[in-house]
Amino acid sequence: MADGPTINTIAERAGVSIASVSRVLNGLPTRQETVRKVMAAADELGYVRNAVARSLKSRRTHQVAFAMADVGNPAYLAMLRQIQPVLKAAGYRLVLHSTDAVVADEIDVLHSLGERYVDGLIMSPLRVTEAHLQMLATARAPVVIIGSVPEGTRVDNVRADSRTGVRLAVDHLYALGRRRIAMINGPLDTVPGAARGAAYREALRDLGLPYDESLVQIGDFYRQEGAAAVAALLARVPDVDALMCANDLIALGALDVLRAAGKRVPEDVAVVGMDDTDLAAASWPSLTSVSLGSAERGKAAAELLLERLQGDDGEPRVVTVPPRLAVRASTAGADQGSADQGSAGQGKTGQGKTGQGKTDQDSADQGSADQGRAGHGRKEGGQ
Amino acid sequence: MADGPTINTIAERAGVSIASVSRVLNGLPTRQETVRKVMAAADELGYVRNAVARSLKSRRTHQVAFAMADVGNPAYLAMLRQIQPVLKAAGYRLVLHSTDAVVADEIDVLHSLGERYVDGLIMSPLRVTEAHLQMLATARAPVVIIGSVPEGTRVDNVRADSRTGVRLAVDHLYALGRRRIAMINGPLDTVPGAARGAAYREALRDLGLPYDESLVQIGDFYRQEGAAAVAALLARVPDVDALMCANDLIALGALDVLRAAGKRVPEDVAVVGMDDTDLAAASWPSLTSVSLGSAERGKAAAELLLERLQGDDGEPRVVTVPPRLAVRASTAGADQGSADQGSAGQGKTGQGKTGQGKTDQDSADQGSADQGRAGHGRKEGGQ
DNA sequence: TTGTAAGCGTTATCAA
DNA sequence: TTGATAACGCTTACAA
Repeated sequence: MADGPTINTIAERAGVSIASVSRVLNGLPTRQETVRKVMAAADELGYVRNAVARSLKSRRTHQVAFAMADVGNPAYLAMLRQIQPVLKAAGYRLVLHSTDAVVADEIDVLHSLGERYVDGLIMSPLRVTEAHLQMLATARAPVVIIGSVPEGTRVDNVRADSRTGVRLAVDHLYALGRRRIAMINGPLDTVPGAARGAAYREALRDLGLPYDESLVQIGDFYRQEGAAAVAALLARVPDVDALMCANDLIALGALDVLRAAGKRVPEDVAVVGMDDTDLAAASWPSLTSVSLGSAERGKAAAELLLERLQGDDGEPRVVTVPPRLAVRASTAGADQGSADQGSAGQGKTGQGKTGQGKTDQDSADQGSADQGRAGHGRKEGGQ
Repeated sequence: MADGPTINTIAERAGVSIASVSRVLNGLPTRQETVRKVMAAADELGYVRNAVARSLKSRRTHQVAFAMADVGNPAYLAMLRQIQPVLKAAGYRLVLHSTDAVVADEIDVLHSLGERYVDGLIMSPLRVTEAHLQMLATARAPVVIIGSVPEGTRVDNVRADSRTGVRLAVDHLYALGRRRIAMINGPLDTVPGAARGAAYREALRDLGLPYDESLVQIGDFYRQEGAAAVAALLARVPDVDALMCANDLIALGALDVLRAAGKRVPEDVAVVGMDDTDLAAASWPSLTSVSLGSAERGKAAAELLLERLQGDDGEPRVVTVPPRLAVRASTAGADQGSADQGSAGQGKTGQGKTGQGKTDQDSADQGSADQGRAGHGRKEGGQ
């Protein structure tokens, strides 16, 4: 941890000026002999360029921030998974912020752009407030927003299309012959809650199905609450034959309750979740789920930002990532296994999981597994 | 994106020297009138301190790096989840590196410490090579290693105890009356594979059970491979009554195969996984799993590092986090539901999800309910 | 080809 | 209480 050498140290050691050292280090034309001396000195001293000083001079940090609402949320993690390698490949470091979905925190991050510790920012806000818009307008570095922003906002943004997503699911259920399709939603005063609720209504209308209030049950976006909501619904409408759940957790809760109630899935009741998290493939029966393309959105956002960092200052762009339906056992019936059986959306999955795709979770958890292929046995567990 | 104002801009505007501006900004004793003028100017111009310049001067970046092997791995994510808030609370930013378990990349990160873009580093290497040890010895900033390092290595480290973990599981199965306990492991040339295999053997011995090679099946740490391994085992030993799986994915594969084979879980065969990932709680039947305390390890590592950053330069410390058995339906039998039914370790759930968790993504999964037990890793103090 | 010197935006010392 | 001024470690005119 000794104080590292600087170009001054090297210059002295090599008997040249700091300018020469800098030139050598940057590969600028220099006499061979000088190059040799400098390199030798640098090697011996274990010299490493100070990134902070370089940044101060160059006004570039080679860092990009990603502000996610919640480090614990699989959807954001899916974004992170894609963003990280893209940035890394372009020579950028990733600074991670977790705003806990608190608006003030998000504003803070936007404000801190003025500190110039990053060259740009990718942010995925829960909802976009007036304060957000103001900060965005005066942001001191390029920003890409993952999520929708009001028409006319001058900022790059990458959005999902949950309306189409819900429609894919409802159409799928309809195609399977289901006619009493219930909606288990989260609170309507949330952005997704509202959007999904409306999309459900719309999808039914377009299919010529009546909108039946008794088929709509509001709970919250968690497993317990989802279960409770489904229990309530079941008590009210025993002959419901399909559940459109506003996210995967709700759907898992639904599976719990249906099982307890002796209903077969999908024979008696088909179930669809949303977000297509790892949990969907892991559950049993495996869960048909609508992917809103978190991974793709993350990748697109990173790419947009990189273009900005490379100097593109054209008009703000909007990228919309299409949803995709991952059909699994909870609606398909046939193969009760776990693998995806196809997808309604655009063919190709795009990025999907990373690795060479062992199992569907893939890298999901090499768990500790990973810890070390090839490892020769250094002991793991302590003591 | 206009070039932000600097203290020079402010000084001019306020009609004072940059020194005065700096003083005001840092709350050093200054005449009221001057303070007023400076603040006014700063406000009007929307001044924000330049973090890079401050870092250059102060030799502190207020950034800490976390080098994880794989952004996609739940075990590392659990660490990240704990590390992030601890650092944030202490005023540090988090720089994320994903090394893809490539040794060269890890060495690189260690080397880059010389660039001084962070004040410290938390690293969770797959395995610790000679190269690691050398870099660690000359690291230019404090480092905390998550994982075991060779005896005598002068570096803080936080380790899991998979040996005790396996034992908890085997003991549990034994207590349930199971006597034909099979081990479904990953490759033995991996650190965890070797450790878990040995621990299994040892646990049996201590219980007075014979070590029966036909009860051991090696596959890989993924669902498909786990399923294949279990199928092979089942063909060989039809009356096996318990499966100790080396991770959760393998265990999920086991559930698939058992179901297909018409075996009831846990009545006919009890199943235990390892790592206690989100998937364990989501599966059906929910999976009893051994947590190796990823979350706690992350937290402990962050805390250790913070102490170093605050100047503690005592002897290197080793913290060992105890494993914990999360008992669920795949062994408990009683409640087939999804909730944890208890745990060998500490009670209470601790942090859990943040925010009001509305939206969609939101906290997609609390699934991991337990992720954040209070975790008291006992410190063992510097050897 | 090389060295001197002027910044990059702060903080901190030292006189005044 | 304040203002010059010298660093921090590097890059880059500009001279030599």
